[in-house]
Order: sequence, then C-alpha cells, then structure tokens
Amino acid sequence: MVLSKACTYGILASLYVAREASRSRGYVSIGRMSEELNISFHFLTKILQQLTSAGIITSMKGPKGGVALRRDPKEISLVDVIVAIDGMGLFTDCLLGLPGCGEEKPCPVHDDWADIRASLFQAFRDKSLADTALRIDELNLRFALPTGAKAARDNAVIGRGRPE
Amino acid sequence: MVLSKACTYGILASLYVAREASRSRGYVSIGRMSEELNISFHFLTKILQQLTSAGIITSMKGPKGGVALRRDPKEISLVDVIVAIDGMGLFTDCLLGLPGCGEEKPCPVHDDWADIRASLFQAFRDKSLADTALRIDELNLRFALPTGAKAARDNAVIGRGRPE
DNA sequence: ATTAATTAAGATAAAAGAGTCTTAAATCAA
DNA sequence: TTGATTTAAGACTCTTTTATCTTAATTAAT
Repeated sequence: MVLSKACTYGILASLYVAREASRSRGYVSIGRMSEELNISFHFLTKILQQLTSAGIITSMKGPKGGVALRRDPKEISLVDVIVAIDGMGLFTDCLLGLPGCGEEKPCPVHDDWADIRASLFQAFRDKSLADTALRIDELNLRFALPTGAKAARDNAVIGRGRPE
Repeated sequence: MVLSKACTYGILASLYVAREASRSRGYVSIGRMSEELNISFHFLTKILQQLTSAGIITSMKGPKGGVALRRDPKEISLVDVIVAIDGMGLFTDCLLGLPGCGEEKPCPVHDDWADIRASLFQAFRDKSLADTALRIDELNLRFALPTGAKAARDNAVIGRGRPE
C-alpha cells in the first residue's frame, strides 16, 4: 500500500472539511463526518488529532464543536496532509529500503524511482484541498468509503446521499 | 511503504541469483545468499518459495542444492517479481483505496495517480533482471542490506566483500 | 545404505498497523 | 451551576506483516 489507511482517511476527511467550509461557516462535526465517510469515529478522531498537531486543522470541543481548516484551503496541499500522517518517507525513501541510497550511492532502481517519486511529490504538492474539493463537486466524483464488503458495487457518493 | 519488505527482499534475491548465474552454473545456496544480503534465512526461504510457485525460479534440495532462475534473466522483469509477491495492487488500485475508482467513476486524485502508477509499471516492466544485474556490476551499486542499525553508514556492497 | 547438506512446510512469536472502548476535559445552552 | 454534547487521550483488542524455530523431505557423496 502506497499510503497508509490512516493517511487516506486523513485525505478524505480533509477534503470533506474543505467542502463543508465552502458551504457554511463553523466547525464540522467529526461524528457526522465519520458517518458520511464511513470511517470509524474513534479512528478518525485520532487521525484528525495528528492533523491538528501538524497545524492543518483546528478543533473545538463541546456542542457545535468539531474541526475546521486552519488555513485557506487554497494554501493546503495534499502533500501537507500526507506528510502530516505518513511522513516524508514516500518522497524520500529508497524503493528497496536500502538506507543511504542516493545519487552518490544509488540502489539498482534508484534512478527510475527517484523520477517517479519526484513526480508524485510535485503532483500532490500542486494539488490544493480547494482545487481538489472543487473538482469533486464539478465532476461529481467518488468520495466516501463503501459501507460494507458488498458495497463495493453500489458506490456511495457524497452529495447524492448514501443508501441505507 | 510502496513495496512490502518481502517484495524488496524478493527483488534483491532475484538480482543476486541473476548475478551469480552469470558467473557460475548451478544452483545458488539460500544460506549463502541470506548471509550476503543480510536477510533472515527462513524468511528468505519463504519468499523464494513464492517466486518458485510463480515460476520465476526453480529449486533443488540436497547438497549443491539451491535456487536458480527458471527463465533467461533477460526475459524476467522486475514487475514479474513484484507481482509474484505483492500482487498487481500497486499498478491497479486506487490511491485512496476507494473500490470501483476508475475512468468512469474517478476518485479525487485518480488522474494523477493513474499516470504515475502507469509509469511505475512501465519502468519496472522494461527493467529485466539481466539489465539491472549488469548495472550493479558496471556502476558498483549498493545492493545488500545493512547488518545492524549503525550499519547504515558503512554501507555493505556486494562484490567488495562486507565488513565483519 | 548411510550420512550430511539443503530446501519445504508448518507452528509459533514478535512487531506494526488498524480499529475499538473508556474516561477525561472543554464548551455551549438552559 | 448543571447537564448535554463533543473532542482529547490513553488503554486495549484484532489483524496482518515480519521473523523465527522445528521438523520433514529430498538429494549428493561416500
């Protein structure tokens, strides 16, 4: 797996918050978000805490509490979210896990992987939450996780409502 | 992690066998290979069994036994090894783990990731064990895993012998 | 045939990742 | 102030991956 599950959840949640932010002011409830995205509430909470300590979101306790983006969604890239949860490893580590691999002492696949991970980094550094959230609405893209195993078919899509 | 540890070990082992094959005939001892690559013998054995059942290598028991490539190393690509151990997921799955993500029903990052995973596939499909093993010798590339934690510095390199 | 060397295979263990549960702390509303 | 709501934090469980250990099966050499 390229991204950890926690990281993919973090991205989906960030996009969800970015979309909500463009609709109404105020904080987005984690409980509601976990239901709509079909992500375990407590697990999601932990992930959002990581995003909080990374300075990507802020949180507020109590009624009407929840989370909100800390900066303008135009200024937050997907790389920011990925790095906050999975670290820089994807963009820096040797594909074969050989420590010390680099330009001076490359591993057998260094050159190819270095190119590819660089384009990965570039693609996701240039993709802001704002852009990506906008694309979701414009193209009516897939977004939420399926509710069950079989749900891989009747794809849940935010904005159209989800099947019970 | 992009590739599982088992998969990176499988690649290193395949390259090792390819290099040995170009030197002497006969089977390559798993015990010796595990020592030189600093990979746990029993774990490596299991990985090689996967490569065996995938038709990439053959094995022989008994004295002078070991493993050998089943086909011409020019005809075995890194993709073959990766797929044998980690499956096709890296080259087919949605980055965000959304099942059903595809051209018709893309996820928010589908387009970028589809490009990148395609170039990943292409790069490693066009890289044969023969080519890669040759490059190791020509450029005196890094190859083996470090023996310990600190060994990340005094990088072990096959062909120069390893420090005790 | 016997023995030593070597891979195969299965059981077990340790570590990491993913997910759940409980309690505490903060906030809002009445 | 009290109570309800919501996030924070830590302990705990479950699963998968990684690694080890033991025993069996096969082969070569004597």
